[in-house]
Amino acid sequence: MTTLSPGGTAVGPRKVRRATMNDVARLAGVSIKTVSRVVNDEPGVHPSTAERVLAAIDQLGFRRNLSARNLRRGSSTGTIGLVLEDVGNPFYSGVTRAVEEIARLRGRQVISGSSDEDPGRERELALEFCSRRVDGLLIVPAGLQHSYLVPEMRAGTPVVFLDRPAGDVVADTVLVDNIGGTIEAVTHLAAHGHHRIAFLGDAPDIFTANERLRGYREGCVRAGIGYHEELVVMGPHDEHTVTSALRRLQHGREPATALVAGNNRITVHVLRALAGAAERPALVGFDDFELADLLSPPVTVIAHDASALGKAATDLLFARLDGDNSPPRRVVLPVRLVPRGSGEVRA
Amino acid sequence: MTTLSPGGTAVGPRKVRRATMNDVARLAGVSIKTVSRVVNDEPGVHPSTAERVLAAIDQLGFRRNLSARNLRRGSSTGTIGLVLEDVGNPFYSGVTRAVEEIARLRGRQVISGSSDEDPGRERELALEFCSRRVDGLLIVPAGLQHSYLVPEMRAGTPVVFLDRPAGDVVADTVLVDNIGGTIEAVTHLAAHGHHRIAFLGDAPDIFTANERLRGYREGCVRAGIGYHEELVVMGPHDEHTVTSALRRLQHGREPATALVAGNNRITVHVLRALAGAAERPALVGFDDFELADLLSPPVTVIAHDASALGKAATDLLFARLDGDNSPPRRVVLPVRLVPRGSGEVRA
DNA sequence: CCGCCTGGGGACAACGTTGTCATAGTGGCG
DNA sequence: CGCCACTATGACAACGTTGTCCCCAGGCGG
Repeated sequence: MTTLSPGGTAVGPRKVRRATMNDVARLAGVSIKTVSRVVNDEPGVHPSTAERVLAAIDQLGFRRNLSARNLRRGSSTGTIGLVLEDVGNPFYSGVTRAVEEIARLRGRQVISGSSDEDPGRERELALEFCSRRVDGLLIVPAGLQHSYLVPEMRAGTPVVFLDRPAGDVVADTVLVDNIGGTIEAVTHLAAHGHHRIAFLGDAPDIFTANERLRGYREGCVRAGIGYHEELVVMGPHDEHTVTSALRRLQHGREPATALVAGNNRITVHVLRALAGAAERPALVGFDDFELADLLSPPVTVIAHDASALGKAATDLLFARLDGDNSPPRRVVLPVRLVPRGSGEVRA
Repeated sequence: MTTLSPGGTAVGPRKVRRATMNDVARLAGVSIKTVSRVVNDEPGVHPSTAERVLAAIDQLGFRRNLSARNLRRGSSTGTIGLVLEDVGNPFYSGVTRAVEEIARLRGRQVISGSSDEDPGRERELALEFCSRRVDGLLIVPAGLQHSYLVPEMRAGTPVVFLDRPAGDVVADTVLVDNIGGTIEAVTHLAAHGHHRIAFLGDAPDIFTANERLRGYREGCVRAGIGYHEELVVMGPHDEHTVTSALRRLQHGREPATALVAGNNRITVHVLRALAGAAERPALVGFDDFELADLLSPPVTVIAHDASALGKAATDLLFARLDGDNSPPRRVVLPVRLVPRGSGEVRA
């Protein structure tokens, strides 16, 4: 790491008090209310007066204090709170982007935070956002207890849950079709002749992981290949656990010839574990990911759209802000199987 | 998309005025100041009084209004503004994550927005954040004009530029070693016998694109293979432009046998264009990306660390908030060549 | 018994803005 | 010339909180 001293227009170290409307008013020789009128484009200000005011604003570098404004107006703070699992995860950053996009169209800023799957952290973030009087809250729930939000919701802050439902509160929720997706994955593999299909899922206390497990089971039953517990490996996964799970699944008495991976992270771990392996089981991953089509073989996935998820949730939120009082809705977004090769291997 | 009506504990539609300290005080039979003392853990409140107050807070679902608090206190709003190019881009979401991490340790929330490489949008976002009186600003500059920030900086809002320097303001800046990285890429390819090495870069008005071009040029000169303008293709790129550029480069009189891609997006476009091609030029990409090691051949890259970038910038920002008055610094983070296969093809 | 100190608590102003209402000037019209 | 309508502007309170200062009761030493 190198440190250089740059050249150019420097900003003096002298720290100046920030100008207020009062300062502007004094400089322009008008009352503070007139400044307010100019700043807010209210009518009834003589053009020449407005010009003087604008000049003063420019000279002082005045910028109106939104804290004060929000306090006085009491209504909207122009912010949306977004609590997700991890902004660094491409899936959630896609969601974030979509949320930001729509918020922008509606003149709102997004404040976001990562819960890291920790219910306490989620709560802390959500309540912090409420203290900031966000206009609405979008939450990817980490736990199952959300009654702490009831006072906020009663006070008029709309809340939409994303990707997973809340535990003990009824509110708008946007999900993807986890069960349908995994059923389709299993059906697809079975149609290619596999009857020993394994499932690697995330920790079963995570809603989506559990749903996908249910879909897997249902898929097995429908395909007539039966549900075999020894083919399921749940739990928080890292590269190591996935590798050893795979070894076990592939080398038992009746080895698995196909695999369903429960989310994008697990899929990547599987790919890494299988890299260079002589015999590769057929694979379908839940969640699409970039470059899946460029791997060899290309990875077949159950795809769903992060930005669609973000958009649906944000639309729902703004509908509430626009006064929609209808009962809470649960929206389930479709998924689709994208066959690319890795899932079309014949048993 | 399916819509269902869920079951569970519903929150009545009755919208209640949000409780204030005044309401709490009335209910607890104390003065508002005492409530304030309890909420802020100030000493001098009898335990039994505090208990009554806490009960009232709980009953009313009171949550203190941070707008009012910030207004009154005048000091910190507990927020950091982050302006980047696109939260949806994995590189920037890595940066965001690192920023959030450190901000959290220092008790700050992050407000972020995407400029989409539009200077006007960047300015709008940054000034909006200033109106919200963020404690500091982290900016991935979109343009070259940042004098609009001078009043804010004078007023004491520290600003750190990320990934690219500001145009006309001297401020803390964190960059990566773009020039050194591309020099290394070219050197690496030349060492494997290539002397027709092409460069596909982003639009040349983007600082990093221009720097990397300079590095490429310097690398060519140092390697003794000379700089040939016809081997350089700059400009905003999509899959189509990359494909046709590649066709031209590979089928001229003296075809390029190796390629440097100017950023992660371009690298992906190149990979897609080359997918299934009979003869593949050697390739080194700037920016690392997930799964680069699992492609065939694995992609050699100039790697640098998004989270290190975010961390360095945020550390710098907090140093300023802690009172560091030293002259603005420019930090250049190292990059490293990660050989994986695609760049080690012999000419 | 008096003065002083201390712990607990309250009154009030102020932060920077905006909503409400009042007021001074101006020009038109009967 | 007086009245009205209208335009341009200002005075003032209020938003919800916290900092400053003040007060009261009770305990304790002299």
